[in-house]
Amino acid sequence: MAKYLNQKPILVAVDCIIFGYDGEHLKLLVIKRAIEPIKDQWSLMGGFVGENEDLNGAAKRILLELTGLHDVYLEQFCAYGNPERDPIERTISIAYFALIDINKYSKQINDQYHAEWFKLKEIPALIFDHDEMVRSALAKIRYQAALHPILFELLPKKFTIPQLQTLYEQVYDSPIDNRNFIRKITASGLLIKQTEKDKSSSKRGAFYFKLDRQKHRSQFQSFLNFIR
Amino acid sequence: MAKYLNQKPILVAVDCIIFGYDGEHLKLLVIKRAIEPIKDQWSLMGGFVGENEDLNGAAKRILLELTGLHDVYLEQFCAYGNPERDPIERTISIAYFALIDINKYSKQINDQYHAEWFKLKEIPALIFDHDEMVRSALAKIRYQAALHPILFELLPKKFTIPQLQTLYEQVYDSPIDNRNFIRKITASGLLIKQTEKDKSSSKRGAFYFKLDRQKHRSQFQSFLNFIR
DNA sequence: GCAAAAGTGTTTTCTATACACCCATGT
DNA sequence: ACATGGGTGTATAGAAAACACTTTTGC
Repeated sequence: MAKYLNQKPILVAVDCIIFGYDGEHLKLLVIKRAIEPIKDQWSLMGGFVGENEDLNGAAKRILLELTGLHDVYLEQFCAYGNPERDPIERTISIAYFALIDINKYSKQINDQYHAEWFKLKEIPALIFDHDEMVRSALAKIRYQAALHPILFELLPKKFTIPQLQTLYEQVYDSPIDNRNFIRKITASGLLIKQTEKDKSSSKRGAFYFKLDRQKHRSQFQSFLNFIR
Repeated sequence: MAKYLNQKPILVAVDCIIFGYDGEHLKLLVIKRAIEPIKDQWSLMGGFVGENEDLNGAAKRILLELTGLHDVYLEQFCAYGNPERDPIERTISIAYFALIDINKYSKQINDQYHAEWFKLKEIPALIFDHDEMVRSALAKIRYQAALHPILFELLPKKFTIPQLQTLYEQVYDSPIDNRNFIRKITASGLLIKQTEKDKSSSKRGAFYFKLDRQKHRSQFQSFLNFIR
């Protein structure tokens, strides 16, 4: 087969910016590199794209290796290609953000990576351009979440309105009026009220809701304006 | 310097989806490949990322080669990495869309590429996954233009409201009420009315406007909702 | 005088926002 | 009985949408 001549191939990596929410705080999952080079520094979870792998496939694989999770919400948001970004060897990186239900994550599955969750305001310095990736992943999530119902991906199947509201407040780092919030959320028709309550965080208890998966899919592209 | 071992590098290309507007129709610029392999087929303008070049730099260079233009609005929107996407050799491609003032473009500058403008509904089949790139570039532009004032990039320095409205109608492929359109546009405060008129398209003539570059920059991130 | 495109206002509906109190329950 | 978090309604202001006629002027 013919080949392109005189072109220099480049290493291609995928990095995952993994967000989780524990019902109280929005958190980022990072790993401490256990191997040289640059051992013991905090880093995003990443890896090289394999020979017969597409980009999404590589991102899924990497996420599976770290978290043990399939079927995670993953979105490609930027390619980084500064020639100096990785001092070891020229590498371009395709960045994905992932939104996972933190309750499904179990550390044990892959503690070979020394993964750790950090609250957004307590993230340590990361290698390479990973700090910038985190900043722009967060900006992208704010942008997307203002228009599309993506934050449900961070919640368990059953969740309460106060949990959901706190999540939005975390993402936008600002308080939300809860009457207006409930009005918008219920107007969206995306939630199905359950009969059980979560009594873990108050005496009265808060009703559980489930996401209406069908409506969620069909309304995903319509702009929702949850936040302004 | 230490290197990553056992990793297979991949060719990295940039492809530009170049949109232009002639005051009447939104158009796409494509080239007829003059060289083997796959000679004489329609293609987007692309090229490989150089050894000391970042991704935006490569996109700018490629755009300059084809159009002779600097300072073009360019936005990276997706990386394509299917292992089969380029049958000649494994290549990943970082796709950018460009919005250019078609009046500034002059064919002569680089007719080595046999470039040609096509109306959106008359685009020929393109090689590789370029058809898909065009589709998603257009979707991205619709998305962006609904929220940010990017379509001015397609217009000359002085333009008329009817031209602007026709542009929006082309992008969204749907008619817009011109009283409501003018209200929104003037409310945005982005336009500065000129004293001259464009008499080329009507007897009465339409006033020229200029973009208020300062406001344009400062309001870029605020969501404008030009279209719903 | 007429054809062709530019420009102009009003009404109605909907959506966003601001705001404060009662409810249910475990201790 | 009281402390804690959950849940509820209304009034106002602003934005979007629907809608049709008059103006200018070159021919």
